[in-house]
Amino acid sequence: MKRPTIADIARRAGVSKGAVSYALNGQPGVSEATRKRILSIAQEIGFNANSAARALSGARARAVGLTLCRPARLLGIEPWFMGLISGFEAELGERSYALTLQVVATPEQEVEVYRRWWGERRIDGVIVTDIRENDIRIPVLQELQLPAIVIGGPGDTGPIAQIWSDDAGAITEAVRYLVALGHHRIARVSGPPGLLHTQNRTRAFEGVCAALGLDHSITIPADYTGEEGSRATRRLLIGGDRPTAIIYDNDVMAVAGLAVAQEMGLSVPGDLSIVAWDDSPLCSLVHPPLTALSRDISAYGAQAARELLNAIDGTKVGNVEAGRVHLTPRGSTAPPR
Amino acid sequence: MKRPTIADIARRAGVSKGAVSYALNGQPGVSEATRKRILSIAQEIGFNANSAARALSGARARAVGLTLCRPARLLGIEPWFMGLISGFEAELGERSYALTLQVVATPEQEVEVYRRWWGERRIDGVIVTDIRENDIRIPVLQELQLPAIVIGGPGDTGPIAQIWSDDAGAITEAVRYLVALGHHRIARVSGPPGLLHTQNRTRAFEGVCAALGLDHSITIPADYTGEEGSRATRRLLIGGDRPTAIIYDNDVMAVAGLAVAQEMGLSVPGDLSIVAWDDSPLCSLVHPPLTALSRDISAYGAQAARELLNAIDGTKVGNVEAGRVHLTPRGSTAPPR
DNA sequence: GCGCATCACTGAACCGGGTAAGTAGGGGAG
DNA sequence: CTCCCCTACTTACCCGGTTCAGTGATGCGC
Repeated sequence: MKRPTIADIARRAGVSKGAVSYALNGQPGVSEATRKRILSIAQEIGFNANSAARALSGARARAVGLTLCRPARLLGIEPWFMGLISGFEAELGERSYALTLQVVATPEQEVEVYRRWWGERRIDGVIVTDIRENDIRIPVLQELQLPAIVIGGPGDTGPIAQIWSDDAGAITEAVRYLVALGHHRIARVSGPPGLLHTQNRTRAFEGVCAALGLDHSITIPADYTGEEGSRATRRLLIGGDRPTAIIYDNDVMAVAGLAVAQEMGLSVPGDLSIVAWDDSPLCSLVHPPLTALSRDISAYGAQAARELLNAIDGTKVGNVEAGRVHLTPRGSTAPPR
Repeated sequence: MKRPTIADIARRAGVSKGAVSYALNGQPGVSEATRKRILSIAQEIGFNANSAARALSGARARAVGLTLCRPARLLGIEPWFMGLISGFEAELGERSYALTLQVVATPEQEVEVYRRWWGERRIDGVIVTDIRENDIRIPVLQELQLPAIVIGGPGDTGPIAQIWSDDAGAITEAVRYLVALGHHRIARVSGPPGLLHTQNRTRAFEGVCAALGLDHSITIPADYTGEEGSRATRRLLIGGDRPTAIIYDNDVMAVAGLAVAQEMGLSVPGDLSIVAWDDSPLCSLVHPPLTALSRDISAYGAQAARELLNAIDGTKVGNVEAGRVHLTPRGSTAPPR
């Protein structure tokens, strides 16, 4: 089956290719009557502009890229990325931009992928997640002049805009809530220490604990996987003065922590309260359902996509704070016995 | 920063564009010495072929499309899709094909997306998941002559190749295992009844139950979400002769079912045994860990991508059965009390 | 020494849309 | 009536690879 081209439309409308191009793109240079005629012919024969031809003649590729750099077994279970992706799609789909995905193993590979995409003119911009301190991707993006938006921060990303949520405020709220319930020994199981937002959270956690005079507070670094979450939890629970509450940096580790507590015969929330960062269906699925720090991940993604499209259009984009994080109390938190 | 083109290479090598193209693509028409010289220049200046130009001149777009038609909140939590995507990527990345993703709400939108992608020449083929009986996407793909591979089946998809796993064998194994443990009243909570593989599983489940003389077996349809999984489980557990074992069509519903049982004061596996279809970290994360029907989802995805690339290359692709499903016994199954 | 095949390469057309530059025709001002 | 300007187009070339039809040089057989 032959794909219709603007030449087909031009022939049927009795005008030149150029006129059709102007008409379809809303450019001046054709009369309103001709524009309508051309548009209706395009509609009728089901015309879609060949994205390759369009990209070739200097216009946009109408696609943005996303690289995911996490082990496959974690990607699968963590609701975070899929939520983010749905958010991107909501915004991209509306402007008929495509999302190109690449799963990689290391940040070095991410850089390679960016270079390749850029060389191939395959994408107009990229969404950067899991930002690290002195992230090697930032200078490359600057060198290539590739429009980008960084998810996570705040931190130093030079001229590249960031979008972040108020992690410091959120963790402060969670700690205050636990203290109000009567907890004094609060621990935290964090994500990878190299990530910028882990560092921000750790700093805020230590700050609020110091401010409230909690001197048994401790952060154990983990990596977002269930295995590490279990290990960290065991380490915390077999210690002498074990915490009465644990805050986890993601839902997967929180669920793993819950299972460890149950396996050790501890009652949740009686003996141990649990707070999960990033609410997801997973948190309400388990028993007891987990108290969580909720935010609208999908909206977060949508906003990121919107900012990236602005950056691609050449609009100056500044750093933005996304929607608020709020505490959703459920059955996993209570006053300590 | 200017992107290098074959014209740049041609100038530096002192040959014509055509010669460069032949050299880079391994076509005959250039001497081995010239080819080496051209390749090393390409390497040196970091050349990547402009994908738009390549696609425009009749060659491949070197991208495949995937549409996901599930509500965002389910997409996020279900490990299945991400596992599949990692598998695709492993294969596509190797051949430097890109994966273009689109999240949609209805099968009608999927069809629209296929048509648009085809019109835009954006992709060379698509991966079709969640296949239904008389799926509306099949005739469209045939009409557009768009290479495709269907994941799931077996069922009627005309000339489009399918890749499936032996669901019937797996469910038979699970039922026999439960019967061997001493269970007689076995229930199943299924995925959406419209999906082809749900129907295959239901048929097989009923078959084996009839063969083993289990007349209390029942399948309750659900939709893969935790909410529906909970609802179905409650319905099963409050009935008069409640089942002693439940098989769930995905891990999310199984975890939700476990929570419901615990909430109702039933002990798992003492009062109720649970088997989850599709093993995932989720299953080992909860307490007790869930007995599951495991398969290598990532390998499944990789094979699907491989077959699709074959179809794109014009190789005749037949229906293939992917790697075996096997039962992984864990703490959620035991003889009934 | 001639004819012919083969090799290694060149030149130009082509894919399909975007766009700068050119042009016919009509209307209004002087 | 002429000049000029504006509108509504057309023409032609551009983007960067791919590919086909040449072309000159070389080798080979007889």
